Amino acid sequence: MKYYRSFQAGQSIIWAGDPMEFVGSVVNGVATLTQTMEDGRRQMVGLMLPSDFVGRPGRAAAAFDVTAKTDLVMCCFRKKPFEAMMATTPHIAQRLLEMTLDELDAAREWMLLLGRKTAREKIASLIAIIARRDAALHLRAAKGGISVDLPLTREEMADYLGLTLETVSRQISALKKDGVIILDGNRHVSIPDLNRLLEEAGDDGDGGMLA
Amino acid sequence: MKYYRSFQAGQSIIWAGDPMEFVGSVVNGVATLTQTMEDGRRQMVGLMLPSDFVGRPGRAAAAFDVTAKTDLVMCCFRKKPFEAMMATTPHIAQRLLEMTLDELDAAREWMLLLGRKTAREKIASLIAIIARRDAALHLRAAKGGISVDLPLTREEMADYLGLTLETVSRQISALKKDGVIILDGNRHVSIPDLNRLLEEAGDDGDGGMLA
DNA sequence: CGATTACCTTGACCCAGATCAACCTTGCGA
DNA sequence: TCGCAAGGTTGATCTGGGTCAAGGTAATCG
Repeated sequence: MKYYRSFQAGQSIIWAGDPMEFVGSVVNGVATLTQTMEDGRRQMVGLMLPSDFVGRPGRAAAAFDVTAKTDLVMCCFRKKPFEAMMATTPHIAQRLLEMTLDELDAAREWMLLLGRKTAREKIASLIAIIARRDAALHLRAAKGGISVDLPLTREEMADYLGLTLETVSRQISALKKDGVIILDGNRHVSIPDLNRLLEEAGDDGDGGMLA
Repeated sequence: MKYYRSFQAGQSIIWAGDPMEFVGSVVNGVATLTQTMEDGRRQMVGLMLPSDFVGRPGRAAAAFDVTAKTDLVMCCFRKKPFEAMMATTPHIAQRLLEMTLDELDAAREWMLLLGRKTAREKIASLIAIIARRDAALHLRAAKGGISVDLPLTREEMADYLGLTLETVSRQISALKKDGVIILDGNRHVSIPDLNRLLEEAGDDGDGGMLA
């Protein structure tokens, strides 16, 4: 019934428009959903971390490009049998609905970020989002200084945030200079004061920011 | 079981954080979901037209402000009984899942618009989105010139698109000057050539753009 | 009918972030 | 161990859209 698939970092999982033959959830690693315009402008529209569901029951073709950003393991179901199972097992549809509603809320937070936040706020928000997802996954309590591994390059962060990679780099440097974050290499970030970071992110208190 | 509620144009339906006591779908009129930052920056995150579902089964408090933008009629269910019905009637959860997945796709198109499109493309996209939704509703075939009533003020369009109202006004004037649209009053738009408009919108061909 | 109010347009100027360009750092494979 | 490629930083300059400001238009109400 279910089976596992592995992908290498950088490998495309499916292209927009391709027929989808499976659905599944991320077990390990990071995948992204992106849209591309004909002239090459790109926007990330989904960041899939372990436990996220990928695919769209009831649709024949993929709407977005899906790419593994790290080595990735997915737990997959062939789409047809999965749809049949959904029809006969109400619990599955209900669970999937719950997950989809959470994802929709997250997308709406993301829309606020894209439409109204400054570059600095966008970077702070992204780090906060990854930190929160990370914490939820590892159940590691947020005591003292939190530390996070960024699963994305500067360019991928730019695609997430609707910025250019140069602006991402500059704003990360600025947050570091101001002591909001501490860098250890390019990918590893420590957060001495989470409230300070959330303030920089422009989130009132905390908000939803579920994914 | 179900009952109808009416709201006047401009009336708030629910504020973010308030307890939700009902869910329902729009029968007539237009409602919006918006998010507001403490300093007043606002981003629309949902535009609800007739047939759209409003509310979140399985969540106690509203995540966003919901406002009637025109006189509005909704078909409502008290939330608790609706949730019970969902648990016992699989078909409902499945239908709601389908609608939520469509909304998520639409949100992802919207993210591309917010993150990567120019002001002119944003305006053209918005007009195209409303025209498509309109056409789907009225089943009026898109022959020759299409015409659309904008249910939003310039300011509300700005909140939709992540722009200021001045930029919205300027870009509408520019599209008019270039013959892409024809204005009849402030709210009524004729589209002489839909393909031209879609080109201006930066949509490759047509895309999803479901809501 | 004139006045108020809500909405819209247009102009002048400014600035956050894009663009263009040079260079640095790190890791890997021959 | 050298060379190259991928990723990252930083500087200089430009520009699309924001901001500030001044009217214009049209519906509504004494």
